[in-house]
Amino acid sequence: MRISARTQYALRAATELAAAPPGPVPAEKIAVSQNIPRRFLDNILLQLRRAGLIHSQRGPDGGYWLARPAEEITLADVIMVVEGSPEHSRHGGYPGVAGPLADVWSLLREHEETLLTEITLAHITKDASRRPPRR
Amino acid sequence: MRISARTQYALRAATELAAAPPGPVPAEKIAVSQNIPRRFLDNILLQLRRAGLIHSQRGPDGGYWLARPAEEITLADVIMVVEGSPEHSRHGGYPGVAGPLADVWSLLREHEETLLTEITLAHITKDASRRPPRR
DNA sequence: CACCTAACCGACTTATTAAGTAGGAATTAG
DNA sequence: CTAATTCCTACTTAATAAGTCGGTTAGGTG
Repeated sequence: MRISARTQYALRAATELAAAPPGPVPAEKIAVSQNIPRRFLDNILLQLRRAGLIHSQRGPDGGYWLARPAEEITLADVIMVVEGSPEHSRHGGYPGVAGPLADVWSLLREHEETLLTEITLAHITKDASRRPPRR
Repeated sequence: MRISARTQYALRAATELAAAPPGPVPAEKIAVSQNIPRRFLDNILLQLRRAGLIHSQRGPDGGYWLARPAEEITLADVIMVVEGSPEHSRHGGYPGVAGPLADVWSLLREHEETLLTEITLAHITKDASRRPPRR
């Protein structure tokens, strides 16, 4: 299970926003506290904003903040933005005896999706070691 | 959840061996029936052999066969060989509030490992839509 | 208005990994 | 000997990830 740096950065940045007191948080601050390359982060935040996940404000005392309460933003929400559409990878329909392998990928993908859709940014800032609701 | 072509090829090849009647199966046959680039497959089979997962025989009527019964080779066995050691990816210990994110990756990795360790080649050749034992 | 801060933007470069190829050498059956 | 088939290293190419650059635009403050 591979998770790109970009995805991790996005999640960490979002978490940072979720944990911050109300009001704009400048990218610079996030970059420093999460140790993320500044320019790269700009890039990512821009993408999150375009997707409507966060809002922004320019100028002095500007920055970013979550568009919705942290309880209503799931990890999957963030991931889908930065990784793009699932793009239905082609492990559907292997030849002959290998056919059933595809079912295994489905199972895995399904579980992953379920989990990431259940966990919100609020869960993370609170404490992710505590499991998410109803499993 | 990304699965490399190499990994998929390895699994499909192994499945092919599991499904074949006893005796050596030439690489060429696997390449054709699973539609895998021949040279690349050679490469992969070599790796599986070196890891002791399959045996081989050269010369006419040579080929490959499983080193152990299909019931005793899990998907994880095959995957670990071709993907190399897990290499403990560095999503351990994020700064500050993002720390708990690591727990999520752990959960996912754990589940994935569990599932892949439960499913054997025999399950695949039999029918993977039927779930593996005790979940 | 001047000036500073910080977001905005597309294109570009570099590093890493994946995917596949090449060219043979070594074995073994017949 | 010959043909089949594995064995082996190294190489090339394609794709993706990661990060950089050079600015532009908007907003607040004195």
